[in-house]
Amino acid sequence: MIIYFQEDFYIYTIKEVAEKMDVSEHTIRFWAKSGFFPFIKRSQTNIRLFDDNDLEWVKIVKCLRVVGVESKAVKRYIDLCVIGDSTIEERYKIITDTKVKTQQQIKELMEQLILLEYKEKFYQNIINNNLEDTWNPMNKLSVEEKVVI
Amino acid sequence: MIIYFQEDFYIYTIKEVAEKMDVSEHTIRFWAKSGFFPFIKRSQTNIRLFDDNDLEWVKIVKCLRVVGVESKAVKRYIDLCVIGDSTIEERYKIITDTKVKTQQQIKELMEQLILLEYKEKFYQNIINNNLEDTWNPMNKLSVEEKVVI
DNA sequence: CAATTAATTGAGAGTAACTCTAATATTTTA
DNA sequence: TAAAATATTAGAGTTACTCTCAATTAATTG
Repeated sequence: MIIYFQEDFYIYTIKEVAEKMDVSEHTIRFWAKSGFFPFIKRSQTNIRLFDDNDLEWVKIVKCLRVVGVESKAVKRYIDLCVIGDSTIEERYKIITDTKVKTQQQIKELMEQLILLEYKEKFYQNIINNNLEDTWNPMNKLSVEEKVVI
Repeated sequence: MIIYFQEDFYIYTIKEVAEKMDVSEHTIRFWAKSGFFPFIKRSQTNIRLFDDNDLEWVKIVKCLRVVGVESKAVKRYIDLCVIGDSTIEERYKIITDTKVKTQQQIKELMEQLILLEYKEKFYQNIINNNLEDTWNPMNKLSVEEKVVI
């Protein structure tokens, strides 16, 4: 959609937003329906008109969702933004809490990555040296007869 | 549940597994129902008996799920393990693909972390210097009258 | 400029992966 | 041995999409 304003003002269709932000159109609409973009304008024919400012909002919503903030909490954050300056402290807390949780997630992923790398080497070794998968309990003797309850 | 075997053989209840692996009992049962643990024994009274070997399987399932491998793919991996040595190559590919995706996820989270840190500083600045939230479009003039379609 | 073709819309069904509840059975503890 | 804690399954509920569909609306093209 081509629309002209003063110099540096563009309007994006939902498709363009989806491409630009790497989020599906469905998800953008779902987020819009969830009240995450209370500021988006519509054309007279009801079509959503995203401007560069709106993209910043899509960006922060995407950020919060990607790091696992649940929808209700995202909505809360958006609502606080709409209310304005009196809510800065609560928004600050949301952001710092989210930051800490994101750091923990990164740590968790890095730990799981270590296990994946161990497994990778383990399989590599089997493939390269034509070995048996000794770790797999399926290759071990059944322990059934040992069980005593 | 206390059960004796030879020296180094212990049995864990589902509760103990949940605590040890930091996964809810519900989730362990859900995974079991999904066929992720085809090797777990049961007592005569139908109670699941996890041994140390089983914990290793819970560990790899947890790993795959945490990094976002979907259930169907986890099941596939487990099935390949059960089939045995002939499936090493496919398992190797699953692990390396998952490793790459995990690295990408870590990168993505680190990028989002930068935005969160920017926001944190932004709010900090407002709080410390008693400023207005100039970024918030709610504080800007309405652009409504500028829109031309 | 009419007619395809492409994009947008909302409603609502479908899906994944839990998460929780409830009724019942089993185990542990006092 | 009675009460409290834990285990079991089935199945309902939840979250956050994801997809389909029919109806509009917009863009392209002969």
